[in-house]
Amino acid sequence: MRRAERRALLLASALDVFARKGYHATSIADIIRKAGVARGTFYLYFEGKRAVFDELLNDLISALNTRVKRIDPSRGPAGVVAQMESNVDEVLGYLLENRPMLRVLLAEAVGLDPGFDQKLSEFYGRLLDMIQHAIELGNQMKLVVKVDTQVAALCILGSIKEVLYQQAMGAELPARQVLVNELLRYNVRGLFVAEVAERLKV
Amino acid sequence: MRRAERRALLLASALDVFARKGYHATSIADIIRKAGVARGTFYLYFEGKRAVFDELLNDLISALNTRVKRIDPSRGPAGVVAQMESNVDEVLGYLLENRPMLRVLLAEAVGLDPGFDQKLSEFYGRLLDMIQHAIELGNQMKLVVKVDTQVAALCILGSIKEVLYQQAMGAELPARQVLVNELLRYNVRGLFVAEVAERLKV
Amino acid sequence: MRRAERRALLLASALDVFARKGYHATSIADIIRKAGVARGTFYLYFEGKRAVFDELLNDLISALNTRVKRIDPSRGPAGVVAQMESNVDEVLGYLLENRPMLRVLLAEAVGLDPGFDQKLSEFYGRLLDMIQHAIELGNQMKLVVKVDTQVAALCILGSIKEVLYQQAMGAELPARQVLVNELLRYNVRGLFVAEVAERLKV
Amino acid sequence: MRRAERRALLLASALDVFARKGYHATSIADIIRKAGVARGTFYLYFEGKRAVFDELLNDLISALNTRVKRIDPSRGPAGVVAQMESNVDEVLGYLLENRPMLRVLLAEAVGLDPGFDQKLSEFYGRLLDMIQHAIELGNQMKLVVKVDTQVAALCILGSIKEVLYQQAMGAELPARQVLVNELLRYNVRGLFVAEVAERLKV
DNA sequence: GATGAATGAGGCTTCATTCAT
DNA sequence: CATGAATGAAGCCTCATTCAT
Repeated sequence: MRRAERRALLLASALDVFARKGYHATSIADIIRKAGVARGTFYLYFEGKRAVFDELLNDLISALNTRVKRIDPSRGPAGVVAQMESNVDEVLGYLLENRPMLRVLLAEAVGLDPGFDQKLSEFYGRLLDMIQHAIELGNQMKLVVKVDTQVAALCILGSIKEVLYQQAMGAELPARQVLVNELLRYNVRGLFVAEVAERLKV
Repeated sequence: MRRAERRALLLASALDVFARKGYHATSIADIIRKAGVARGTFYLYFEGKRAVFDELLNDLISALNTRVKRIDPSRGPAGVVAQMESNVDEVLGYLLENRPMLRVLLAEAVGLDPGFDQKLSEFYGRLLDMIQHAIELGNQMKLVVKVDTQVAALCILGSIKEVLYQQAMGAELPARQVLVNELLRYNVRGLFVAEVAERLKV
Repeated sequence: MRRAERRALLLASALDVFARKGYHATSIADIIRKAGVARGTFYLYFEGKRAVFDELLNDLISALNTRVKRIDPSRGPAGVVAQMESNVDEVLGYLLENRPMLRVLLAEAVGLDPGFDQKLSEFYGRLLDMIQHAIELGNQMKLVVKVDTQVAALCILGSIKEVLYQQAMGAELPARQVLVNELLRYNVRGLFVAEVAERLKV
Repeated sequence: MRRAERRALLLASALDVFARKGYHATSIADIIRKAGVARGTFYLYFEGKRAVFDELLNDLISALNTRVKRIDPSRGPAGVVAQMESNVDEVLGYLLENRPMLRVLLAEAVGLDPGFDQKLSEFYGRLLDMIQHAIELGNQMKLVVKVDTQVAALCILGSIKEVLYQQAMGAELPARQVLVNELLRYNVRGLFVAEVAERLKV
């Protein structure tokens, strides 16, 4: 077995155990048992438990970063919505097919330690910047109403994260296509009938 | 010092340390040092580390449960919105003034272990039921458009949680009143100008 | 058992094992087995293996430092010789009755690591300074012939250390009184008959 | 590269690392890195870490054994002193030009384990026998005063070892020629002016 | 009740040695 | 012969929990 394969095997085993037992409850013993290698072998490839987890998280964040594209406004209103949909669809698609990754991102990596919190903060910070930027664009294009863009970006991110979090926690949710549609609809139009909302001056 | 005071002192000390260092990085030594009591004393009041955390989380969840009221539709559309606002305001108000609690709820308790995950799931499940119920009511009152109520409830919950999560992580956000207004506006009207959204058929 | 007694028990156990098995071959398990305490107890009193050894060596060096007195020349030639004898006698007396200490000093602590080498160097450096000083005094009093005082001090120290080293290694040597006498005689008069040495111009 | 060269390369690399880091702090990784060979290769030439060190020590002891000659009394008093000088000079010469060996002999090999202690004991035992034999000869020739020959031999050996030990530890000492002269002078005449020593009856 | 010394299970990491290629 | 990935025994240390005073 080549070096890269061994590494991948260990990463996969670690991901699996982390997702099932959580970071702290996972011991090196669990990982190597699952991978079927000796204790020392693990340390041939990783500095320790933290380092494997770190690598998993980095890989996950990279995968997501490549799946989220900046909104290009030049294609008009319909294009913007299509791009929003594409981003949401890509992220949900990737994470719903990598449940262990999903769980690591939304449950295990949260509040682990200052280092990981920092890493997550940077990742979410980048996403929030992109969302905020898109909202501002929409605003210039007269697509989007006047809002506090920072809070609005949080709302969008939060709605997506919560859908995924519930999935990670095992809730039974509609199919991915429905989730994407609803998320989009929700973020674009809100909940209330337009005229009612108008009348209520909310 | 009376029994109840000791207990409260230990709980407060534990909350403080848990919020700063996280559950696993917190040792009994940290808690008793902060409280100024002996090691054995801690075990006179609590079964162990898990039990203190459990109690803190229970208290927090109770506090939040009493602050969230079921929507009463009898007071008409404006009343519904006012009740929504009140709920959001209460929750934000409580948590923003109890930062350690906020951190425990949104960072430390997440992914801790199956037991706590279960507890969180139940709590969020109750909230989601209430939100979903409110959406259905709104739908019957012709206030709310036709949506997948389960996903919509997730979106609402997620938008609120994310705002709080960023606060817990130290982000600089607008004042509470702005947050409440924006959250409400967002959930009620969505982002897009009504006519645009209409035209785009989203 | 009081704190100080526990500590002393652990130190004594450690000394015994170090002397029998050597520093590296000694495990914490050996020390606590001998002391009859649990693993964690050891760490209540010492930071680790190195720390116990360090303390043993410090204690030993202190004990020896208090037993070696600077030579006071005011009491004349006979007094100087008496003081030399007293110093040698004290050191031999202490170490021959503390065989484990003897072994630690002359075998186990040698070449252990830079930190311990440094500590030994300082100790021997202090001794050598005192010896060198004494030789210079003797020279001024016309008791001692003209020599390289640094090398002469090394010779004196070396002769004493070697006698002790062989004891530590289990050699069968004469009684302490004989050792002291011979060491003194040797360092004062050398080996050769005076006239012969004179004639040979060595 | 031929087999013998590889072996020599490994021995030289090991000697270097042992002298710098000490036996226990030296890992096989250090040795093979220095030698530029693979891990398995090391074990083609030596049974293990202990075996290399053992061979180094054996070589060193052999080298010293060939450099120390038994005293031949037939050449008279001056001849005896000349032979003593020659022995000391050879040993100092060899070791001062092989600092790593010096360090291995006087620091690293001391107190390593019973096996090595035994080997050192035998080596020093042989030297002591030779020295003792020489003293007895000197005594018969009326060159040497009446002494406990065993202790006297220890003094001689100790004085030489201490000079070398301080060198190994990095002390700044006079040039080799001075060291040899002083050692000889010291062992032959002692420290005190002859008449003074006589008067003091030491 | 309160104390804090003692416990020992649990998990981490290193590194000398082996062995399939 | 040479290689270097794999092994696993050995030892270290922490910390939640207990219990005698």
